[in-house]
Amino acid sequence: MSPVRVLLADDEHLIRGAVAALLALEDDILVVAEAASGPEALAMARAHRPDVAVLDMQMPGADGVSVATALRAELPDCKTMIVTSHGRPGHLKRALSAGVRAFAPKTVSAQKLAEIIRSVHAGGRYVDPELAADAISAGDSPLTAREAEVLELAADGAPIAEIAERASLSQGTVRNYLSSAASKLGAENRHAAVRLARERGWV
Amino acid sequence: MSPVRVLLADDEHLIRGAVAALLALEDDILVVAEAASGPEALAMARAHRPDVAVLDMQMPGADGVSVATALRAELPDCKTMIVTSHGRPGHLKRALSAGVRAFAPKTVSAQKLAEIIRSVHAGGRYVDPELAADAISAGDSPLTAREAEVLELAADGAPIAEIAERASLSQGTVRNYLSSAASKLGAENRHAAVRLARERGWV
DNA sequence: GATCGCCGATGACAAATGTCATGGGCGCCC
DNA sequence: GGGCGCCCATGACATTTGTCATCGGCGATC
Repeated sequence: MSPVRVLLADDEHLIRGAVAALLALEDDILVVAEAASGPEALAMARAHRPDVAVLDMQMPGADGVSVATALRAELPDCKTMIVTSHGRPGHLKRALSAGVRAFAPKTVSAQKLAEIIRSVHAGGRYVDPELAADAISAGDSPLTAREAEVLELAADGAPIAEIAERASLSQGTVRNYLSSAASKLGAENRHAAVRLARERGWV
Repeated sequence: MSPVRVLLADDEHLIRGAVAALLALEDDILVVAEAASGPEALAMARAHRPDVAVLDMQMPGADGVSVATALRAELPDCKTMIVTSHGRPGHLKRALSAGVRAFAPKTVSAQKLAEIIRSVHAGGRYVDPELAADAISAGDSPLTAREAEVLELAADGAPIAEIAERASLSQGTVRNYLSSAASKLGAENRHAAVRLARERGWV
């Protein structure tokens, strides 16, 4: 039986190299390409057409979910999975709706990772139990599309005027959206709201 | 010549295991203990008395710098080094003043990491060039002690009233400190100031 | 001993923000 | 067709926040 051809994408060279080395010990898994950024991951995937793409969540250029979305369109046969340091519930949802087949935190062992890769290659799915529990308890985002969008623009502490300009909305509208978002999240002001939404992965 | 005895502390099992495996290939380096949290790192260090402790910056319980500080007091012969994902300039400074001998991002290769470990063991020091440049260009924190303290309390978006209460200060005083901090940082408001201070590692 | 900077406070004022009511337009679904 | 929810806007209002001047106390430093 031919080995599973794997693409490894992670911006942390130490980790990428180390994981590659560990996976090399498994004789049914073959790391055919490595990448250190989102765009590079896409390029390597096009060039090497791996069976499974193991993507880090946070990478320069494009995050894991974006890459997964692009891969799904370009290389439907390539199965994607996400490995991440900080597993926020919303990320899991976004990933799953992007067609990602597995989602695991970096606290898993290499042994487990190898198992997951095999399982994904065989058509299976995997979600870390703890992250799944978090996602379920966190529930769905109560925010409407614009509320989330405006909240995101407010993320860096910008004043309303700037947010309004960047969103091409009137200042009053922006304040209404932020107010409604903060109230839905139970936050005292938009900044606390941003923090809460971030924690739950809704932005 | 006896091998360098190393303690590896990182909460991400995947990374810790993988790095341990790679270091095991170097015949002059011996990983004698692993830990997944700050307190555990301390306990393992006491038990195994390693030559070099390789610490992750962000760990549950206590961060790398705290552990390094404690180790310096308890086991002066044990040299410490920090490996981190996100190298903020302030972290580097804090680490160096805590007596840490080396500071590197996780983007280094395992080969390089092994070199650094050897160098540290031999009494040398190492600081990633890019991080060093960042630290120098970021300069020293212009904030006074109280300014930084109040800014930290403002970090989660709490209203002034709550900050004042938690800091046992009057609201007016809190506003003065925040105003002065924001002005020093060139921020439009305290929330943006918090973000900037975080980026520079000053909080 | 004078000066300087940090700490803490107060008061006043201006600007930014949060809140609410209200309106019209749009698409969806019963 | 009539409701319903979302989108976008406006205006008014209260509250919060930012800014500034000013004050006193304290420790360091020249």
